[in-house]
Amino acid sequence: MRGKHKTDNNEHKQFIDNRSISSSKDEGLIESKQLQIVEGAYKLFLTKGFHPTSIREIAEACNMSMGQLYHYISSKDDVLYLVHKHFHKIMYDFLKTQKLEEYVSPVEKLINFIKANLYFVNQNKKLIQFISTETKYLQKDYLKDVLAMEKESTIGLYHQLLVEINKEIPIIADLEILASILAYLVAFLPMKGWTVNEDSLDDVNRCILDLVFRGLGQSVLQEAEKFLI
Amino acid sequence: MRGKHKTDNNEHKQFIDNRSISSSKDEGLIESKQLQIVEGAYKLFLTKGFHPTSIREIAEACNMSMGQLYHYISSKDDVLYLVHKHFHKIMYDFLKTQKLEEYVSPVEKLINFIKANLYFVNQNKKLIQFISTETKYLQKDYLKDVLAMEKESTIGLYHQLLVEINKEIPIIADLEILASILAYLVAFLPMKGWTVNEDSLDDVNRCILDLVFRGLGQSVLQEAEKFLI
Amino acid sequence: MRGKHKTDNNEHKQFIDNRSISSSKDEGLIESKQLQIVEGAYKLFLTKGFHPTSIREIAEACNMSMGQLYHYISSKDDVLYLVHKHFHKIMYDFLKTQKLEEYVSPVEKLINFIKANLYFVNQNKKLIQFISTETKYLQKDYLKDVLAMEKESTIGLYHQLLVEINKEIPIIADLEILASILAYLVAFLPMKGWTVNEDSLDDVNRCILDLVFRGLGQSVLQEAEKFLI
Amino acid sequence: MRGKHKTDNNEHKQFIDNRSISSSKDEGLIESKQLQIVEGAYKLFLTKGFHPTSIREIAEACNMSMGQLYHYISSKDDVLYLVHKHFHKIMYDFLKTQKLEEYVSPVEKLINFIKANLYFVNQNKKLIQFISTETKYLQKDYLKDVLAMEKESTIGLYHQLLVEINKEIPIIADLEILASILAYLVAFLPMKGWTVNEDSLDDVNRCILDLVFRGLGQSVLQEAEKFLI
DNA sequence: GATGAATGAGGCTTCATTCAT
DNA sequence: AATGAATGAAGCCTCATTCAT
Repeated sequence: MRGKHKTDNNEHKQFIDNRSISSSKDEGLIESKQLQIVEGAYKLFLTKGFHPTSIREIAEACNMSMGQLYHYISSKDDVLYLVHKHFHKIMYDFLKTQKLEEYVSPVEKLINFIKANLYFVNQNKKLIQFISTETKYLQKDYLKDVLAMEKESTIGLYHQLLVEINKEIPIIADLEILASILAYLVAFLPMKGWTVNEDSLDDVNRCILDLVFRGLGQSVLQEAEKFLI
Repeated sequence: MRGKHKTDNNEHKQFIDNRSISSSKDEGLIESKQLQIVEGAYKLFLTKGFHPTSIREIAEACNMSMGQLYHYISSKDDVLYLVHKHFHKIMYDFLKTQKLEEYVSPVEKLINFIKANLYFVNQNKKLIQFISTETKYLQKDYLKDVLAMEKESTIGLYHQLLVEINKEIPIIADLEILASILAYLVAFLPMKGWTVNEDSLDDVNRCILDLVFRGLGQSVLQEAEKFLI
Repeated sequence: MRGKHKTDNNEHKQFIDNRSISSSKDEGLIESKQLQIVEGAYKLFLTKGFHPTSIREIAEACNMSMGQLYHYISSKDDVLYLVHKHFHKIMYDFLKTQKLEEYVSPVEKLINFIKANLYFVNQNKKLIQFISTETKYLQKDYLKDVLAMEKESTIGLYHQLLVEINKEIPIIADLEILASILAYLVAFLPMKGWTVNEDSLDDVNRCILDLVFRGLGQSVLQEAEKFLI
Repeated sequence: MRGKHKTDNNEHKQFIDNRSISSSKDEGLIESKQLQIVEGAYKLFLTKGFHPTSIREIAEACNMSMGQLYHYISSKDDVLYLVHKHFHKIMYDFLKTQKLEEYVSPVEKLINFIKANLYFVNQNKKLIQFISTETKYLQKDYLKDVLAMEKESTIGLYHQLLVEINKEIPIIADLEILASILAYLVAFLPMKGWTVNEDSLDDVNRCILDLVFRGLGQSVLQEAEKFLI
């Protein structure tokens, strides 16, 4: 009834169009208001979680009236989607700007990429935890969309790097699966960190890096040892 | 406000006492009724998640009246706790009965332990996913309790095995952290499974095993290669 | 989800079961509470109409909390249905008790039946008007149910009487259609009453009676003239 | 509160002036825009009813912005009024153009008039039903206006014809009441048609015609029988 | 004159929990 | 000990209408 989830047939748009969520017509306004919503909502989500956060609280947090809020979303589920989308964007943007071109060795690139990812993940523990735990509450269409987004961004970057390494040093593994696993592994601390001493953040990161680079095989490790401090 | 969270001062009891949750006095009855609750509730939780499941649905699912239900729990949160406790128990029980004594080599023990764990995890995808994503909604005291339980059971088993290996082949890593990471890694598929082809379950498991055993270092790998098919 | 509209397969129950509307288990209680709801709601409906009456007003009018109200209905639509059902019951009960057995001539029976119906209709103008104008807002299943009810009660009684007459004096018309038309005609005043002077109620009734009995044909009229004052 | 209900004191204008509804000054524009509104709105009303149709839907359906819409009406109620007015106009226009002058006998005129009315009514079932059921939601002043309109148009035409007949063949009845009843009777099918087999439209019409012409008395019937097929 | 974003009260419904029976 | 009816606050969402641009 409320035209959401209409996936755009326009082949240049691969993801769900924000305009299908909002009843507004001004696309620029939609974008800016939805950002305002995300910024208001995600802080609440991080502390309380999705379900315990009420739509009224969200409206307050982003300084909107209920009516205005619903002008730019069509249901509470949309907020969850918008937060996911935003998260994947900022994480992707962060990882993308890591100037990996500076490094010649693809292994060195991967090392620094993982380090960057670990850094980001530890700077955004709560957000990572939120995303990991509430993704399942996305509606079907949104879920598909978000998973596709993830695969094309973060996981995609891992995959590229693995492919690059594989050209020089063969990695005996399915690179797509490996990319997914690496992206998952890196989120260990926000997800399970509580079982680990808070102080040992560096130890954990080291442990993950070691596991990964040893795990990629003897030849990769030899190369990697040059760069692992 | 309500009588929950009374941590038992009895130093021999390390976990929260069920009797502090129930207003009943017959401990056997409490146990059996709470099991009934868990069995009714967890199926709902797996499909709908914790918050979207209502206490009334739970009562129906476990064939209890509201009154009876509240006789054995003191709030909905208790159900979440009971399900967690139950999960850790069955997972621990499963892993415990893996007859690892049969194997002489500690590395072989670990291999088979991880395989068993992967098997369990894949047999209980939804449950694993539920536990991983809703743990954060446990109340503080319950959370502490559950994390302690986890550390003493699954993670504990990993730790023991690593210690055993370490006696023979030194592992350069904090074994506690490593144990946590391994336990986390094994849950990859249920958590991220959707991004991976259903058929490639074996590929994924293989990938994880390889990553781990290469990751434990050259010496462990050499030993492991004898047993990895 | 909320099991309403489950038409009972039990062949003795032809109409929608009240228990499918309520989440209560005590059938006697359901009946009495639903009556309480109908009595609270219908007065509001008569003055304000269905949509302008809020569910909160209904709860107040029948001295129930919101929660209690929804224990005995599952949506506002149910109230509309209950009011319809109640209306058809009381109208049927009234018409049924008209002791038409006293009259020998079937034509006289019809005369007195119509008179009774006109009387009832004029005593319950607002109610008749409400029912006639809001029936269309019944949900599909409820609509079917209510129309069936009507056909079996009021219209059914008209039909029986026409059949009885027809045995003695042939009526050249489809008796089912005629029965429907008569039932409709009788509601003229509540429906259009506003266009007609209040005082002329008797004139209108006379006019309708005349129209009908002349309308049934010369032979019926001759018989009828004996009884029409 | 808002500028509606200003009844015009100008004694030559008997109906509510459209300009009192609109804030525009160009009367031609008002007329054309209000027609646009009526045409957009009435389709929605026919399917959903008055209250369930939102003013936003109306704006969309008639391709107007909210602002423009409210330029030509001053509240949602106005739309209901405009639709009523429009309905009475088109029905009156249709009936007026029935070239009854062709017939010499006033009884034949009435026969053909009723047939035309039945035809119109069956062509516009949903509209008739809508008007009949939602008139009660007109605001007081509008209601008075609409009822006066009806009396002067459709009912008026019936009345004229009855008077004409009455000159030749006395009808023993209050002709005003009779006119109202006839106009009401003719709407039987849209209002109660659902209780009657869909196919039997012709039977129903026949039944109504018979009822009416027999109902007007023996002498009228004799005359009528010449023309009733 | 025209737009459509903004308002915020109020719509219907559900909920965890209690307590009279 | 057991029942399930009762509570009423709070849930999400929509609405007719206004007014800054």
